[in-house]
Amino acid sequence: MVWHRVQPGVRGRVRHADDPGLVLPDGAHLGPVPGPDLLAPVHDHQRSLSIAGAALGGTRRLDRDHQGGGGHGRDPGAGCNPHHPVRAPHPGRVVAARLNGALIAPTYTLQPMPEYDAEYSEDPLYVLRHSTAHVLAAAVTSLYPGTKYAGGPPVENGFYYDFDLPRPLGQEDLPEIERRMAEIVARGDRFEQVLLTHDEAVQRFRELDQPYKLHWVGEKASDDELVSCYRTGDFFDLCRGPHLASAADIPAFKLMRVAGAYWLGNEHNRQLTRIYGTAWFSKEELEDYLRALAEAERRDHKRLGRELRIFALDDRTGLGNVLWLPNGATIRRELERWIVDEEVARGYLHVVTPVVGRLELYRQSGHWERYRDSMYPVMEAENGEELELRPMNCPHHILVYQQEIRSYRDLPMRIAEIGNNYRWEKSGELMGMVRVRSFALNDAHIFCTPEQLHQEIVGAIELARYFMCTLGVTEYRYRLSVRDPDKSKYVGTDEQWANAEGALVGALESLGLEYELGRGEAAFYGPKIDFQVRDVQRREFTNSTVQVDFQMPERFGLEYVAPDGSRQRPVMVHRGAFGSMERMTAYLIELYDGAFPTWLAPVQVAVLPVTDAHLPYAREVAGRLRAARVRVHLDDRPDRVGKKVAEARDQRIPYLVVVGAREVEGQTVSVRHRSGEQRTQTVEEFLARLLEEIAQRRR
RNA sequence: GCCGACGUAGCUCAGCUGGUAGAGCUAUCGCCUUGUAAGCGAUGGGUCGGGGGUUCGAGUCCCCCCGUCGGCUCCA
Repeated sequence: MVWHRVQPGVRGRVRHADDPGLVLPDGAHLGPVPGPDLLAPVHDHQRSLSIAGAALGGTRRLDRDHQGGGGHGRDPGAGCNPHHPVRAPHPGRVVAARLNGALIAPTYTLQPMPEYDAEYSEDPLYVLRHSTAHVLAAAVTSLYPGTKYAGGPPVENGFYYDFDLPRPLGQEDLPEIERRMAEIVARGDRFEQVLLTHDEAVQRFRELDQPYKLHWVGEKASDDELVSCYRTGDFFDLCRGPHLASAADIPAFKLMRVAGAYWLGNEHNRQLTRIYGTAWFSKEELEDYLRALAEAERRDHKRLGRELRIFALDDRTGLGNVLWLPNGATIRRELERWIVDEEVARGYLHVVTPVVGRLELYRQSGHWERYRDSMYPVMEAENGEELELRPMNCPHHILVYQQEIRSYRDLPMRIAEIGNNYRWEKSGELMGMVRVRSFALNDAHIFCTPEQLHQEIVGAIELARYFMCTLGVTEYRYRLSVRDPDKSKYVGTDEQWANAEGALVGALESLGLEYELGRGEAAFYGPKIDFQVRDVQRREFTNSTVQVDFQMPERFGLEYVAPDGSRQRPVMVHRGAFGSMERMTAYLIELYDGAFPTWLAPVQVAVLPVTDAHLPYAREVAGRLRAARVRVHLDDRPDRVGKKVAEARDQRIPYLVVVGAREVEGQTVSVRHRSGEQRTQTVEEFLARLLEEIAQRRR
């Protein structure tokens, strides 16, 4: 669950997926923290500041966008050219992974990751937020005696702190907590580091009756290491730091919301009350951030999806089942045509298989054993046959493979389908079109020889990159998702896993791609490369994926006939170059702010007659465009042109064609692009340019 | 599933401490005949998410469900 950002030349950092950011001290890092205490505060709007309790060698400056940034680079990998879809792999550039601060050669062995990276904690914004989290805890513990505090790290846009409270806490309690925090800030309580021996620390937290802190002291520290703690007024916390010198150095903060969070991220543990907040180096930045949140809300795919009539959710379909409205279905149809054409051009064989299978099929694949809780309830027929809505396509594609004896000459065999899958996601996990219970996966399974594996992985990555590039998706990163140390969650031998991981790393490296490590993010049957994107609210999720699998071929006894006539076992690559249609569409809605490129726009041209008198000519123009397969809307309402323009703008229609007396006279059209650009031209000129733009899938 | 917030017309929302629902947009119909960011009028539209309860009286208070949103967990 620990990701390591791998980007040579860039400050590395470790994130803990379920507790991102600065977490409680890891044993390996505990001990005396060197450096001067309590430097004088020197912060300003340039965002440099001094930090107490850490050796930073003076002040540091930070440049980052208001979204917190970090992590996502722009346009990973060069050479994006959507107009030359089938490309040769570009020359490789070997990039080493960074583990535990050391560079790892391509033939690395995976080691346990630290939870924590010192560099990470020195980021001034994170220090500010970490310190604000302490102020929050100080306020909560003073307001609600008996509170047990668990942990409170900075996170991307702020911080949180988890509490076990004597009484339930709600949103309405936040203002009072904020007031108490403001008092602490006004008083200027100092952050003082206190170093204790292990026994002293245990003693101290026993006295304070803080079982969660005792857990960390006991878990993480050994006898001969000093334990770092911080005192802020009356509040005393186990913490490695570093911190601001004083609470007075917190210029702007705000508590955002209350949520539940399980102790240690385990749903079988007690659920604690988590309070989220944000903190900034100025009131202006805080306000900018809140404005950005409001803007993100306007771009949210759930909101735009309704406003632009792209999709709808209706309880009556069962939760998490999307209704694709005509506009959305148009976008999806264009995407699918493009995907299928491109895949066929790259040697994929598209198939159509059923959305149900016998339960036995999923027993054999291993999915039933592992995922039955998130599979739809079994349908049992009168004759005892048990059918299941398929949660993924692999078993069906394996059956396609098995319809004939396959020769090495048939390999690689790339079986693809845009097929519906059904998963019984927990109700609280559903989210617009991003997390649903039925979805169409742009899925494929490549059956190949071990020797072909490398090239097939490379090809799958390049296809995904081509799709992203054409769509203008530039902000994503590659995550190599591998096993975590608890191997019981996975099937297969160590050797198989090593081979599979090696193949993925080799492909990434030959493409010169930078990646991060996703420990514990592997599928149960093998490791994978995930393409991580972020939605408009900066939440990260997986769109594309490439997975290596030695297990399914064994479970299903797959074979091919080798040149020497022997029977050999193929390797499988599972890949979703595009992710699901639902998730990708949701992502694109937000990426484009609803203004889809012309080739995808549900309505490409709106024809707006100035008065009823010009309706016949408007019909003629619309008809000529339609004849060329352009998606046209003729607005024949008796309204002002201004109003029609305003509505067309709201609908993000790329081109508005206004026709009035002048156009009828000159047999022209007045074309207004949604960017505001306007020109008068003949229908032929307009149509030619339009068709070219569509054909090239220009954005 | 768990924690928190929310749920009033198709959409966006108003409705103070309980006294049997309102606006704008949309839709329909009519007038206007319009030149690139919103012309005018009329009409229609809600068992206030559902079910219980308290009360003379519940959109408003209490309980239980359902759903949405934000987190947590999960994500083949």
